[in-house]
Amino acid sequence: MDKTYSPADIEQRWYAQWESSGAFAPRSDPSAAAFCIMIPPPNVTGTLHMGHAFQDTIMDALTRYHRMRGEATLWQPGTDHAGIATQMLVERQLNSEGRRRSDLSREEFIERVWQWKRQSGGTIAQQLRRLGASVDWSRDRFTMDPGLSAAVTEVFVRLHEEELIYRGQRLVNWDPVLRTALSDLEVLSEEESGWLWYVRYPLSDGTGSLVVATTRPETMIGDTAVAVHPEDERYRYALGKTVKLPLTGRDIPVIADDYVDPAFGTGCVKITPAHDFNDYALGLRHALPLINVLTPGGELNDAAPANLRGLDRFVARARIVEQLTVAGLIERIDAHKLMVPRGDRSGAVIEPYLTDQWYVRVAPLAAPAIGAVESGRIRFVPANWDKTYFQWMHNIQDWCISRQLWWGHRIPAWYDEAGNIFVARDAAGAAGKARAHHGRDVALRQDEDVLDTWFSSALWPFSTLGWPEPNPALARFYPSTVLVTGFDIIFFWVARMIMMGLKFMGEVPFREVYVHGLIRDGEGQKMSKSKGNVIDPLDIVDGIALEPLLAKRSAGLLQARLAPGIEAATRKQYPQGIAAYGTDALRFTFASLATHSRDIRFDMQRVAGYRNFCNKLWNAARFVMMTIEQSVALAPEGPVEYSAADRWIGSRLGTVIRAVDSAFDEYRFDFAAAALYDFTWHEYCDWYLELSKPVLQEADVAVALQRGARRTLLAVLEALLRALHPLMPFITEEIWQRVAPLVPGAHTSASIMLAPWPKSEDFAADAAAEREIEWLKRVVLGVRQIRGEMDISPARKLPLLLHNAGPEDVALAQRHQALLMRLAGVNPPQVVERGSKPPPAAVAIVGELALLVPMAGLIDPASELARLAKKIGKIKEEIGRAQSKLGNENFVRSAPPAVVDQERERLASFEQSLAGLDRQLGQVRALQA
RNA sequence: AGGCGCGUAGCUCAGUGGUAGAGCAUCACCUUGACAUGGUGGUGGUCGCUGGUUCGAUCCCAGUCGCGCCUACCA
Repeated sequence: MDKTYSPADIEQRWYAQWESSGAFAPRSDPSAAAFCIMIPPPNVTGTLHMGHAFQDTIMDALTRYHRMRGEATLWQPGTDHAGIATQMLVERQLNSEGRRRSDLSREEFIERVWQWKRQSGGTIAQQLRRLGASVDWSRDRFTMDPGLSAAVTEVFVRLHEEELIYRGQRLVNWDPVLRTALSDLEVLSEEESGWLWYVRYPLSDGTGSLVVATTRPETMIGDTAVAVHPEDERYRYALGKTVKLPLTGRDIPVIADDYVDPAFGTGCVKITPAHDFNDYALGLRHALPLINVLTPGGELNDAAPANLRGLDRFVARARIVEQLTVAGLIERIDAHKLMVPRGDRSGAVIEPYLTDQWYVRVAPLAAPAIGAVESGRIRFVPANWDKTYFQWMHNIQDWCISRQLWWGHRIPAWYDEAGNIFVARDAAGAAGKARAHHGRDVALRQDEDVLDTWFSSALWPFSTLGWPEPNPALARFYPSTVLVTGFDIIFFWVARMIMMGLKFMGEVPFREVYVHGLIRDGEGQKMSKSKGNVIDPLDIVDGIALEPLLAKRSAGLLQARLAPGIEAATRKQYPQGIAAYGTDALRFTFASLATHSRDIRFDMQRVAGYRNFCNKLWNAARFVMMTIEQSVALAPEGPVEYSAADRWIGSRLGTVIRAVDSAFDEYRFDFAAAALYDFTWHEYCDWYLELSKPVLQEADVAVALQRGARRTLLAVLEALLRALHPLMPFITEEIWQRVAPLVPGAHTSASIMLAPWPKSEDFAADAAAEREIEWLKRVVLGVRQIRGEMDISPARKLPLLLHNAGPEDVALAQRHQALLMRLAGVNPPQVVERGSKPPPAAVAIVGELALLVPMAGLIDPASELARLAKKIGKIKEEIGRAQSKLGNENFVRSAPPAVVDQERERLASFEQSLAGLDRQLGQVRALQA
């Protein structure tokens, strides 16, 4: 093995081997439990970002864990057609060629998108492979595959038959740039600075005027009433009258409605039912006419006076304010903060707009979906997310599913000349329905619109498994075991999958929803192109020099003026670029960051730390391999004896395996990572390897003990590799291939990923061995502490006296003399007879035992005095606290006896230490005097 | 307006009704035979603040300050 761990050399090889061996497909054993995760399908033409890498690491760890436990695991891969995002991207490509979408026919444009999909669609799959994702590629799916498209049609038709899908004319969120309707979820409102204009509307009868306050003067062309609160005395006189709408001269009524807040503005509201959701509702109550004043592109239409027609709504706004000012109708203009709705893709200001759209009637679907979570058939982890889910589900609105786009699933509805609608699975079916309706064949045209991308995503848990055709995979893997997702798409996706799954499969789509946090940068900022803080996960794996990193971050910036700032920040944060840390280090980092909190700050230094961890593991394995070779030559197989250290490390490993099991159970990947890290580094490497060295490297040790150490070194390493494998698949495979053949019975599978998950029962708990090694560690640490604090060279062998030693101490010191000498760097320890007076010495206390390092020629009495004083001070504090606690009658009476006993023991142990330290203090003082 | 979350070591974060932890950073010593991507030892915390419950609160409860997110929304 090479001296230094270099991930690039080992990570490339293994994935191809795993994939070609078919190891990712679920095992066929019918008695194996099914375990299934559906990947949240990324955008087919997208690239992997940190969020994906994080999420995929978690899913892969779960999948590998359950696979090793013998379950039939399916991690279902696939991609999403991402309607709006993909269409926009291809349109932008066209624009850069000086063409527009309208220059192409619909068929040509769609072909162009498919081309782009073929060209870039494999990127994310390749990136997933680099991460080690053990998805079953043979089942790869795309939301616009024929099968999945058939599922979409089937669901649409069935929901329509049940009148859970309907077509209706109402106000929708309209994106004037993309010229399509959007669902409520695709609209993001943010507070922006604007103005509140106070506009005077003269009463038609000339007796005065009303002043309305508005943030949108341009829509006044479409006003069909002015509303006041029914109790508002100020305007009672005006009820029943009409006002003359400025600029148009139309007379519109003054009406009363509770909706109006008399305290806001003037208490008079202009009502524009065609361009405001509240006004629309009010208009329905009062049977007001709707006047649409906008074109689909957001310009004023023919309803506007000639001099305003064709102007963009914001240009028109300025023009109208100008005209009103000239006419003396602007009373006042106040600065005003308001929430501005914008399209999540285009960023355009969204207009409430009156159109015909398709809707899903959600309430009947939501009720059972709420019940599924209430009854515990679906469990959120962490549990609190169910509150978010409930809140949304209880207030859910009908879902607008039609989009005026070309890229997506075409809506399976056909119209005849008269506008009758025929929904069917295909054109022939529609023709048949039309024939039945008319008694003859009629010409039909299909609806031009496509469905919201999330409509097909909602079917993902069963459409990927071949629904509506019954088949074994569907029966075996639906419902899936767990959904791993971010909280940002609970409404978009999770809720809708639950509704559709219950509706069409009669069963929840997954048993648990593990909601992970969102990866942010080191400052807690969301990673985004425009902030220039995006990190490509593969740049952490492969490394990237500063210049290419700068180029990457400034390329394709929509706002070029941000580039200098981004460059400066990047230079500062990554002056050397990013080192190549490898996939395993990145994955382990993600696991360790997977706490149950909402925001996760990504920290590159942490990756470096886990790269070091990989190196540690690598070198530990290297040591084991080298040692074994030498040792086998010296001591061939034969009778075996296990030392306390051997039994101790096995016992510890058993505990760690249990900890990792429960961590996976609770989706606490941070706990799993921490337990494995701590065991590997601080128990196996720091202690066990060191404890094994004297046994294996020194000549006068019993051969049977050498065999025991050898076997233990190997067995623990081999099991540890298996335990680490779900988090770090590559390095564990690489090492395991060398180690497992040396462990009897271990190398029964071709790959570690198919090897069984380590069982804690195979590593027996051994309390006696743990106590014994604990004693040894404390003695070694005591001596090391003296050495460290007294600044004694590690090379210097120290004399060690054992004072006040009990029989147990003496026996242990005897038995572990070689280990003590090696690990603590001491000469053979000498027991000081009880009652006899030891020489002046630096001291460390282990129970009643005092470890003495004679000071003569080694230690300056003054510094030992200072050291003792400090330790005594600390212990006295503890004693004081314990005494006052035990002196409190209420504590002794009310606290559980175990707690009281424990406190007594603590006090006794402190007092023991204090006695030992005090004795030495006296000695050293005497020496000084 | 409603809902949710966060505040613990210099930084990033775990955690528990009874001894406050990790990683990184930092300081000192050490190139000893797996590993300097390392070893050994140390420094560092009134657990945001105020009350309450309790024998005992960093943890539970109430309030308060600060920060963040989500949903809805008054033109």
